[in-house]
Amino acid sequence: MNQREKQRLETRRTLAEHALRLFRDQGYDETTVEDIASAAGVSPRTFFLHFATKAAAAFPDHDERVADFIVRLEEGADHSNPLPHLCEIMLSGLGKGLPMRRTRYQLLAKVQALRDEDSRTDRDYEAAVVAYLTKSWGSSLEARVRANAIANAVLGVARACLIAWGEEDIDPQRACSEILSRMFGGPFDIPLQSLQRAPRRSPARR
Amino acid sequence: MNQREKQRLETRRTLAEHALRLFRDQGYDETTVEDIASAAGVSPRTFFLHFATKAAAAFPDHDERVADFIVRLEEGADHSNPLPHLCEIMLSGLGKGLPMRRTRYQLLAKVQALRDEDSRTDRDYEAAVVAYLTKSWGSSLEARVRANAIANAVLGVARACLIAWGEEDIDPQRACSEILSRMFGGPFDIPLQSLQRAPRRSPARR
DNA sequence: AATGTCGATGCAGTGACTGCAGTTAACACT
DNA sequence: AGTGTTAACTGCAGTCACTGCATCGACATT
Repeated sequence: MNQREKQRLETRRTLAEHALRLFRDQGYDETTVEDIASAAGVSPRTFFLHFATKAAAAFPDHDERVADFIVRLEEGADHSNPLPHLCEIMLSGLGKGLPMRRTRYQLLAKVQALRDEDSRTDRDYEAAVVAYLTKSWGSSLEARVRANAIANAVLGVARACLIAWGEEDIDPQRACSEILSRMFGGPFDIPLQSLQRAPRRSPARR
Repeated sequence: MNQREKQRLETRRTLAEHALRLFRDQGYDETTVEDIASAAGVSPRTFFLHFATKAAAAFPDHDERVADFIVRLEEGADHSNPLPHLCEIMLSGLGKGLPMRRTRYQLLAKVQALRDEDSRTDRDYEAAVVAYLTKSWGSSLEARVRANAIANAVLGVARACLIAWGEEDIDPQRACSEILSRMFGGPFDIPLQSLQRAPRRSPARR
């Protein structure tokens, strides 16, 4: 890796780090781009060299995550029955979580501008899911509409579970798995099960 | 109704009308708030007296629609098995369409800022659906997470169908109905059916 | 008629974001 | 080593969405 490239990535990382910290500590609206830039020791103009919007700094790893998602989708694909694999990949994606990610989803519940950014990123996942599903179902009008609808539903469930994870002490993977299997598997009249995390190591906050 | 109230509603209506027209004809980004205001014959400052954001002018009837949705949800509610009624009300809502609404969804597919606004309005529907579902399921942690996830899924499907309706010649109600019944009814391996509108009166464009 | 209310307005200001021009330091090539 | 090129960064001026504040004037209330 280049010296230049390394420097660039470092600047980007630093910006994202300070952005998330400031959003969390003093609020999104109360944080200006100038605050973030000066905290990271660069000019405000430089911020926009790395992120298209102020909100985008809260999702710095978006592109990698989507690329990873696409690869994993294609790997074990079963195009005669694509939904189980889709759900599985979706769920395994939820698990990959640094503590930073939780902060993100906590903010997401509060800040509309971040939800906007999230819906922007969701479009990339949506496109990936639609591409995956149309490989199985063809690209007729019906198949495309259906694929789009399913993609929206699955991503909607995942988002809901992640935001809930930001606010409550649940296991997002387990919650999402339960809902998805009910939606695409069985009827909805089976009794509610616990969504609590299985092993509780540290005492719950709040 | 007051003279004042009448005037106020008239100004609001005019603003929304010109806003949508300008967004459609010359593009969202190419339309400034000043353009809209002067087209409606009022001051730019007045625009923000009626709409919180530039994008909100594209959804002027949002509050009424949500209120109507809530009322209809409560009317024939079956709290022992809430999902069929929810789907039914959702679907009947899709039908209520002036031609203006189609323009809106055509724009929605193109303009991110309008999708942002839409996701903002969706939160109100989401809250309504969650309130409805927790009446049946209780407000335990599990029930709330599940209700949120289901709400996101259902709204996601509806949105996908409406956007598809903006771009293609389909019947959004029929498409949405098919997906929802598959999601909450049966398995997904039954053959694709046509989503085309049943009666075609006017010749299709494009 | 006097008084209160509220929609509309003008003005000054903030902050996100852009286009452009310029600097500097790493890089590539010879 | 010397030289031209590239790209990260910077400063500046400008646009536009949006806000707070003070005011004006038509309408409503008594």
